[in-house]
Amino acid sequence: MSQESSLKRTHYCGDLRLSDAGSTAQLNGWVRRRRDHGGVIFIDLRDRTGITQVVFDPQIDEDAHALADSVRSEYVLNVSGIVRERAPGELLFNTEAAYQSELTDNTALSSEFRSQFSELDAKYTLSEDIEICERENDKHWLITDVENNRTYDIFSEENGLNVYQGTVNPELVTGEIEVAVESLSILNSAKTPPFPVEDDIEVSEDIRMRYRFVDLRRPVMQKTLEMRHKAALAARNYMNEHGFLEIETPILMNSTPEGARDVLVPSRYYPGKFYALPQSPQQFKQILMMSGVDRYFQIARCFRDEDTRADRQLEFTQLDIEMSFAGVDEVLDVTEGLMKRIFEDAGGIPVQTPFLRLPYHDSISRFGNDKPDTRFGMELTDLSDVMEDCDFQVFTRALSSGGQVKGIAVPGGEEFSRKDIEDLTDFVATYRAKGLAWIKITSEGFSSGIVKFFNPEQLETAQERMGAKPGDIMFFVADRPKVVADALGNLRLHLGHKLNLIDETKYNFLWIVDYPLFEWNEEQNRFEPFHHLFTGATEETLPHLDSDPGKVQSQHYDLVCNGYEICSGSVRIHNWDVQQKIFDILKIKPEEVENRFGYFIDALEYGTPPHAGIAPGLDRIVMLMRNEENIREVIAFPKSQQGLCLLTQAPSNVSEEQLEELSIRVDVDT
RNA sequence: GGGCUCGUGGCGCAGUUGGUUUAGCGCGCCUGCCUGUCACGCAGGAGGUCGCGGGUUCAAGUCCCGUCGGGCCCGCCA
Repeated sequence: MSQESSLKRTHYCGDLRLSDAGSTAQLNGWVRRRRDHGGVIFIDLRDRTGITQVVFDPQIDEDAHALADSVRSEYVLNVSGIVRERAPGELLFNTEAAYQSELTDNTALSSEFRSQFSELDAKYTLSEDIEICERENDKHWLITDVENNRTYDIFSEENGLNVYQGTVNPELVTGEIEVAVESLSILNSAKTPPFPVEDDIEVSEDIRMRYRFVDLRRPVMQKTLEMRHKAALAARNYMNEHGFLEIETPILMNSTPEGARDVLVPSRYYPGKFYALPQSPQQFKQILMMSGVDRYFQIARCFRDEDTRADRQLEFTQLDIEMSFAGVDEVLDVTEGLMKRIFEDAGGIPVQTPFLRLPYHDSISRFGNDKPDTRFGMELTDLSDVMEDCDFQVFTRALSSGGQVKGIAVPGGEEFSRKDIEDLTDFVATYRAKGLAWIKITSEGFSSGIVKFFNPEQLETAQERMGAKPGDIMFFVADRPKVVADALGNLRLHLGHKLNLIDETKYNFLWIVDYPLFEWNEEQNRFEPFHHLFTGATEETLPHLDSDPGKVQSQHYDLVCNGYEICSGSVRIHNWDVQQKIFDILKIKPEEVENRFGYFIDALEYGTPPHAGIAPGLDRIVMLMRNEENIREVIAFPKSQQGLCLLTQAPSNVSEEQLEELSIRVDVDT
């Protein structure tokens, strides 16, 4: 066989159906498993699209059968042969034709009929989950026992009904057919893979990453890659339809000291100077608005040299968007449509728009953070006023020093043991809570070591406000507002997961709006931008800029889904006066402004249209659609938590010559 | 920068208060047999510097210190 004909392919491994029976097919794929019965060899051939069983029978082709003997897992094959219906296996039993009506009418099988299966052998006992499919009118039926994953062929013949063992594999979409191989060509052999190429494997992540090329062959991973592609494609199409131009911005740009640590790239022409990789194309996309582009988008790789988390990578992808002559409503509107398109087209997940808008302060007070998971209740309740006069010093002391007392009611928490509560106390301690007060509500009333510090009215008001019922436990944290929010917000999430209060099929989108423009930095005794320097303020609160900057609300918005921030954006400042004031409030000196943002300020004065933008995070969106809890699962070649690529070993040492060219001296032993 | 946790044949794990000669088990792998399997079956077999370095001890997979690597988190991430 020539090389050319052995690469030919008529179908993918997920393509063939019963309707193809009788035709010839030629497939390429990897060997998922080989089952050698001595006389006949079955191979499950796998590619991106699925699996087809191919059969090697010496009676069909002796050479192909002999060659198949040497085939092992993950060998790369080309096979050609006849597609055929999977024939019935051995005759199991014969029975009266009377049962035919149950088959023809597609009714439930009678217990008499069923008992004949189990009498034959316990392994043939039929489950309740049965599908009957009529293959030929009044002649041939295929029964599928879905639960036990078995099939039976039943033929109506002169002697009654003959029941044969079925050879259809109900787990495969191609399970009704197989390819009887007439010609095999082994395109490549393979070492035994370090782990099986199939879903639901138990392998540590570092092994998967080292052999990512094997890992990515697994059907779940292929599905993720495909969904990610579809998400990007849906986004491109949607943006195009709405008049956005896709424009690339530089990867090598200036370092900006704000925000995250930059990833730096040394310059060869300018020894001692560095480019930085973009944390986001923020300044360039605004410059594009000043350039009259009107509507821009980009699928942009962003880099932030900060420690990673389960939902954070060193490099990640944003659908970067900016539009001129637009305010909050326009951006939110476009983004809602985009989310709907991506989730529906790529993920098959229906999305209801418009999304709810929740003010930042409400989110903090109800959920303890600005990315609430609203798929379950257990919201935080403020009890500061109730506890003001109680005798529990932990509470009163926190309150008198400007703190809060808040609580959550945990359904069924009466069951919690001393150890459970101790573990939860340790849990909130990671958020600097000094303790976790609790009161159980039993059928006899309030139960806890601290009940004595409260009068009945205080306890009852607390219970009523938190909506706690008998059988619940109430948890309280008293501390600075930030600690209370962190501790209870995370406790809420932790218990929500632990107690299975979350409906995993739900997708709860909501906007967080009305953020403050500035945040007061205690240590440095000055304001800091809550988001970035170019975020605009709302018109109503703009007058506070001079008198009380802390009161100014920004036109920033975040889109949150199921506890993840998936988009972040704002209306930008488009005039120099306001921008100047922001710099003043932040105490950035004019020389510094000139040095760092000179070109930007300059551009601002040359006719900048009002503009606004947003940046949806592609990785997290795909993560949500795939129901994954780890961002590495949706990135083809992710880095480990320590920033290593376990496949390529990056980062690595470079030669002395390279360093010399860049005028770089390395100060560590390598 | 810090906390927790894991590291034992290719993979997943067990290995007790340090002490039984040859460090077990399952899967995978190899050889043979097997014509309807799809987690095929049956019989036999190979495969281990217990992450690495140092220490304590008569004796270390097991205890201590350091180090490397994986994971989760705090800080950080405008």
